[in-house]
Amino acid sequence: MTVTLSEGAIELLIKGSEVSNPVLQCVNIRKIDGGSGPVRFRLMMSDGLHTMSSFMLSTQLNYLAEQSLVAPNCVCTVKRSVTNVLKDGRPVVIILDMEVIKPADQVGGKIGDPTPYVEGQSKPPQPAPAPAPSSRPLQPQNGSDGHTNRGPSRDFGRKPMNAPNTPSGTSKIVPIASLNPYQSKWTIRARVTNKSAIRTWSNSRGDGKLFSMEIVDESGEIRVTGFNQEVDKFYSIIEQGKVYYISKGSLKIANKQYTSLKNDYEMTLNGESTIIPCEDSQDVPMVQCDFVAIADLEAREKDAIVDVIGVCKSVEDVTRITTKNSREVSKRNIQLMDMSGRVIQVTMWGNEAETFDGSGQPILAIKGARLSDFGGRSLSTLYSSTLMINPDIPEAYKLRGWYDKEGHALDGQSMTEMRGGGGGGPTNWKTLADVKNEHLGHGDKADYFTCIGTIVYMRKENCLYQACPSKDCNKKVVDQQNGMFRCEKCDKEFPDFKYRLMLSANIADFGDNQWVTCFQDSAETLLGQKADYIGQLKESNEAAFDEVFQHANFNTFVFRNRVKLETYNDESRIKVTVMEAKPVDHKEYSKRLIMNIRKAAAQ
DNA sequence: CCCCCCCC
Repeated sequence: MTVTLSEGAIELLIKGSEVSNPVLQCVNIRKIDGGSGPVRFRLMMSDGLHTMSSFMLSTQLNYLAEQSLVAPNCVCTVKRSVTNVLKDGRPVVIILDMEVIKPADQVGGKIGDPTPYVEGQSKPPQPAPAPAPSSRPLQPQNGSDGHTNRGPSRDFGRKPMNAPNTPSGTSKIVPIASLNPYQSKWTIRARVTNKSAIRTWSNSRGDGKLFSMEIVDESGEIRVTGFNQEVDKFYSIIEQGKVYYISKGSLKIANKQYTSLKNDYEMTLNGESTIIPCEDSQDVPMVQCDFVAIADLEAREKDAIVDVIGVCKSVEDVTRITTKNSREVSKRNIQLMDMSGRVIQVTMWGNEAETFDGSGQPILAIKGARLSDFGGRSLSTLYSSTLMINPDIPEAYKLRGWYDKEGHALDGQSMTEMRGGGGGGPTNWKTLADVKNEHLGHGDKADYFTCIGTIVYMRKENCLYQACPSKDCNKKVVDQQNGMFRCEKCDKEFPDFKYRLMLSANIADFGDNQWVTCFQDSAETLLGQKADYIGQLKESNEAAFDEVFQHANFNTFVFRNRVKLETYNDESRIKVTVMEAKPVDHKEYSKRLIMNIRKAAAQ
């Protein structure tokens, strides 16, 4: 494949004209010591006609240079750039987004015979040497913001270019998507889709107050934060849902850990910032969501911030819980299902939990929910989440139609696996090695875990004891050697007793093994016989008694266990007690293995 | 300059 450079693009870029995705060749690349700041890379680029060395990589693209993805001779598409003029009058083109379309090692050398660009000495494009089908015409685009090129032009030309009421009346209305740390004179016109409460902080670096908001226009969205004076100045004039002209602010790289917003940057309001309400605002869009199908949440990383939409299939009652910091908060779980037929539990908090009305199975869209691995996969809303009930968007209507027609008949397969019928929390699946590595049971409280285990040994010795025959008393009795048995707990003597099981078993999984203690019910499950029958065999038929143990060995069960560190005579050791043993549900087990494989593959 | 976001 031959590539054709966008002849003439360099002159247009230098002049700040809009150029749509020009194809340029990297001629040279040089590292510049950033002093106290980050390292910067300066590039000499060629459009086949001219070379020019005033290109800079924006710092978030430094990896392209550091990993030698951009290297001399490679051919790139410059997808987004901004042209600034330095104090001394020299122009600099900052590359905000670029794609290497032909790596350096696949390009023979310099393409064409470009000469250094000198202002005012433009030369006409060379006649094409041969038919060049991939040649792309270059057209400066009018009626746009004039600062950036960002692919297909948007509708920004439709509106007056200047904000009518801004103090800096000369400032152009630019799209949010064009904001970057390298330009400071701009005005955006954006709708506030989410406004936080005022919050205070205090840490080693100081203290203060802040609020944040999410704003959107046709081009994109961005998070805006105001601190201290800016809180006083702007908080009261901002109304969620309204549109504002916002001028000047500091842009910095966004930390994706805390936001689902599609923007590499965040804005901080500063002393130069102005915010003015905009009355004529119907054309500015509402919230933008990028919904993830519920089925796809399985493969997403824990703690990811995601947008979801689904039918609120069922609602639990609101409950009050106490947090680790002894704060009381309301909580409500709901089950959300989408057209993937999958269901996930969503937990909402505080006022949202208290006021949520799930009657009539509404469509619920959440922007910025946090994915948890609780119960496999579940979602939790954050202070920053935006909840929308029956939103006026196509996805919601589609879901409504689907649910009313067919979805309502589906049970839906849940991504959030719950233990037991009446709630009680999820299954805490562990391998036996996990139990040791994670030091389960070493805390103040006992830990509970569930594992798959195969019996590799059971102690026959002392597996039975003679217990008090009273109902609900299982205390060991003392043989009075006169035909009577005494229970200390009941303070009574009985002519008989009942056999009960207390069985020590060694169970193993693929990676480790563990001694566990089983009492009556779980021991009966393991041995496949009732305690009194085993007691009879012990008394009358030792061979049959042994046979029960032989037969039960190497069977596999699902064990739900309690684990706690116990100390006897200054010696601590982990004690695992089986709360429940049940046969392996192979269908359910396989499903979980598949889910684990998917999770592992996604990492 | 925040980034707390809860519980089973």
